[in-house]
Amino acid sequence: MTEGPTITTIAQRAGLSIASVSRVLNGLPTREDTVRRVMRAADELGYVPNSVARSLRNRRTHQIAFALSDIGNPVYVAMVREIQAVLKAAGYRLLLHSTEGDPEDEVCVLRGLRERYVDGLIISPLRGVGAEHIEAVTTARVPVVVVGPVPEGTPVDNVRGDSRTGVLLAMNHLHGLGRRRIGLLNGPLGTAPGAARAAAYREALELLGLPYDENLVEVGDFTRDRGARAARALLARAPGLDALMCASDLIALGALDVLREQGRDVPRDVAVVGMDDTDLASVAWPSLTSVSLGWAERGRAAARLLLDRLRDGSLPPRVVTVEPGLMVRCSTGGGPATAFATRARARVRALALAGGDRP
Amino acid sequence: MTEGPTITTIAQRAGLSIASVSRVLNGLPTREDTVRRVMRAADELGYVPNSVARSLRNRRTHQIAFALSDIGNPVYVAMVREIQAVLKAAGYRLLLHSTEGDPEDEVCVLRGLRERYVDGLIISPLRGVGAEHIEAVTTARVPVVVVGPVPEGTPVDNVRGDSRTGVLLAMNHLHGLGRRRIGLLNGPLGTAPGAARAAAYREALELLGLPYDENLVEVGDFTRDRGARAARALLARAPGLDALMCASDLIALGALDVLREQGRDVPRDVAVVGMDDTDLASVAWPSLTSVSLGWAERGRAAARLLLDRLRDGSLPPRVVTVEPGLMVRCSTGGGPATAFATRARARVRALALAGGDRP
DNA sequence: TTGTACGCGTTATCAA
DNA sequence: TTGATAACGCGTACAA
Repeated sequence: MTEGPTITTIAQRAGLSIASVSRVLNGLPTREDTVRRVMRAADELGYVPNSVARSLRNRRTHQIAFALSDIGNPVYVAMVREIQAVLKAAGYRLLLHSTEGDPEDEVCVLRGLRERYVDGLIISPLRGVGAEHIEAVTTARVPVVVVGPVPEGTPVDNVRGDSRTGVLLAMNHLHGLGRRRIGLLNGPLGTAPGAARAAAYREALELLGLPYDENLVEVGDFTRDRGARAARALLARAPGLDALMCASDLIALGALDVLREQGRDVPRDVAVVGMDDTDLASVAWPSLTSVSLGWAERGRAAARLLLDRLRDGSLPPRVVTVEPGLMVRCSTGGGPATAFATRARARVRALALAGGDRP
Repeated sequence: MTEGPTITTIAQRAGLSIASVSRVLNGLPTREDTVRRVMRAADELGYVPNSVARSLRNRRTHQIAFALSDIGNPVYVAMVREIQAVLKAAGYRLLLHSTEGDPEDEVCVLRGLRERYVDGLIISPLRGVGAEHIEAVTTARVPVVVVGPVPEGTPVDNVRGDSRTGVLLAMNHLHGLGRRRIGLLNGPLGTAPGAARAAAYREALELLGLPYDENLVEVGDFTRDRGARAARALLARAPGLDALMCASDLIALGALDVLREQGRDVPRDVAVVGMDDTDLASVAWPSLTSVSLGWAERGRAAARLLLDRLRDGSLPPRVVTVEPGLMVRCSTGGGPATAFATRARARVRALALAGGDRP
C-alpha cells in the first residue's frame, strides 16, 4: 500500500530528467550509461507504470468490454473464453458486462462507452440489435462489434451465425432417418433467433416435400422449464410425431425430460435435435444431437474484427458469417462413441437441397 | 468519433470557469442560475465525463478484476454471475482474467495490479494459494480477496468452502443408504481440493466405522475424461463397490458414462455422488446427487468482502466460510421431482457424527 | 543526447 | 458563489 514510485521519483534518484526516464522506459534511443542508471533506479524502487495516467495521455486503455445478455447461458461461456484468449494475446484486458437481457441496460452500456474506459466493445444482445440500439451503436465513440443479427445495411462490424442453414442441416438429418412428422419447439417469435428458426423450419419442410402443420409447432421460451411445458403441450396435441426440432439445447433438455416421463424412447419413438451445441448436449442422456452455431468461433471472429479495426479505424464494416455444423449424438441414433460432426459435408448437402447459399 | 467535449468546452460555451462546471457536475452547492447554464451547455454538447482522467485524479477506477483458473469450468460461471451482480450494484465494473490454471500467470496478474487499473482483485486459484502467490498477494497495492484455501495465518480477506464437511455429508448420506463399499474418485493430491477431499474421505470412513481400503481409491484429474478412465480402473480393481464418491461433478459424469457402458444400474448397483453441484449435475442422467460447495454464495461473499475493504482499508482481514450442502438427486435414489437440498439439517447430523465443527 | 515545459481531463484548494 | 491554479503521472515537441 506504499504510495508507489513514479517517473519523477526515478528521475530524482538517477539524477536525470523525467524525459530521459520516460525515453528509457519506452525504449527510445538513449545513451548506454543513462539507460543503466534509469533501469537501476527503477529496479531499486520497484517502479511500475501507472496505466491510468498512460491511458489519459495515449487515449488507449487496452481494455475491451464484452456485453452479453446472461452469464448463466452456456453459449456465452464458450464465447467469453475465446474472446479472452484472443484479446489477451494482443495485450488487451477483458471487461464483462452482463445485461440480463434488458435492452435498456444494453443501451446503457453502449452509452457508457463514451466514458472512454475501454477501447472497444463486443456486444451480443439476445434479441438482436433493435431500433433502440442502433443509434447508440453507430454513434459510439469507440469501435463496436455486434455478434448476432443487425438490421440490413447497418454500418457496423458484425459476426453472425446462420441458424437457417443450421435448421436445414438438422431437418435434413431427421428426414434422412426416415422421420416425417417433425415438430418444432421454438423460442419467442419476437426474438431474432426465434423468428429465424421458425422461418427456416417452414422452408425446410417445403424443401423436403413435407406439409406444414401448425399443430406441430409450439412456441415457448429458450429455457428448460418452458421447453418441457411446450413439449408436453405439443405431444398432447400431436401424439404421432416422430421427431422434435428444438430451438435450443435447453428446450431440448426439457423435451427429453417429458419424453422420458411419458415413457417414449429416444431416439426410437421420437428423435430430438437441439441447437447451440453447448456442453449440456454431451452431458444429457441420451446425449443430444445438436446444431453447432459456432459460438466459440464467433467469439474469436468478433475479437479479431475488433482488433483489426483498432489498428485501422478506416476499414469498411465487415460481416463474418460462421458456418453451422451438426453434432450427431444419441438422441437421433448416433452413439456417444460414434458422435461425429458433419460440417462441410452435411452443409453441402443441405445447401444443394436448399438450392443455394443465402444466409 | 468526434473528439468529445470536455469541461473546458462547456466552460467556454457557458461563459464560466472549469471550476464552476466541475462543481455543478459533481452536485456541489452552486447558484441556481449557474447550474442551469452549465447543464444546458453540457446537454447541447452531449458531454460525457472522461472516466480515465477522473481515475487519475481520484485514484479510483471503479473496476475490479476477477482472476479465475478456467472460464470453461462451470463452477466459475456461478461465481462470475454473482460477483458481477454485487459489483454492478455498487457501481463497479468487472474485469476478467482467465489464467488457465497457470500459477505463473496468476502471479503475473497479481503483479499487474500495481499498474492501478483496478481498485481490487478477487482471485480463485485452482491449486490454492501457494508460496509463489503469497508474497504477491500481501504486497499488492490494492485489496485482494482470495477464494479458496490460503496458508494458515496469511493476512488476507478469504472466502473458503468446506469440502471436508461436504464429503462427510455425502459419505453419511451414502452410509445411510446402506452402502458400505464406497470408492473415492479423486483429483490430484497436489491440489488443495484434492488433498482435502482425500483426508475427509478417510476421516468419514473412520467416523462411520468403515475400514480404509486403498484399493477403493483412484486418483485422476478433475475432468470428465480422466474421471472415466479412473472409474474404469477402480471398477476393474474393486468390482464389488456399491458407491462412488467423486471429487467433482465432471469426474462423476465420467463415472456415470463408464457405469452405463458396463451395464451397472445407478443407483441400484452403484450410487454416485459428485461435488460442486454445477448445472451439469441436474442435466445428467440419472441426475447427479452432488455436494454443493456454495460457489455462487462464495462469489457474493468475496465481492462483499472486497467492497467493505474498499470502504475501509483498515479492517482486519476476515475469513468467511461457506457452508456446504447436499443436493440429493437420482444417482443416489432421490427422484428428479423429489430432489431436495439438505443443508442445515444434514450438516448438523454430519457434524454430530464428526464430533464438532472444525472446518 | 538531455532537459524544459506543456497537455491529456479531472478534482480540489485557496483567494477573491 | 466563483475563478485561477495546482496537482494526478505520463509522453513528447522543442530547445539547449
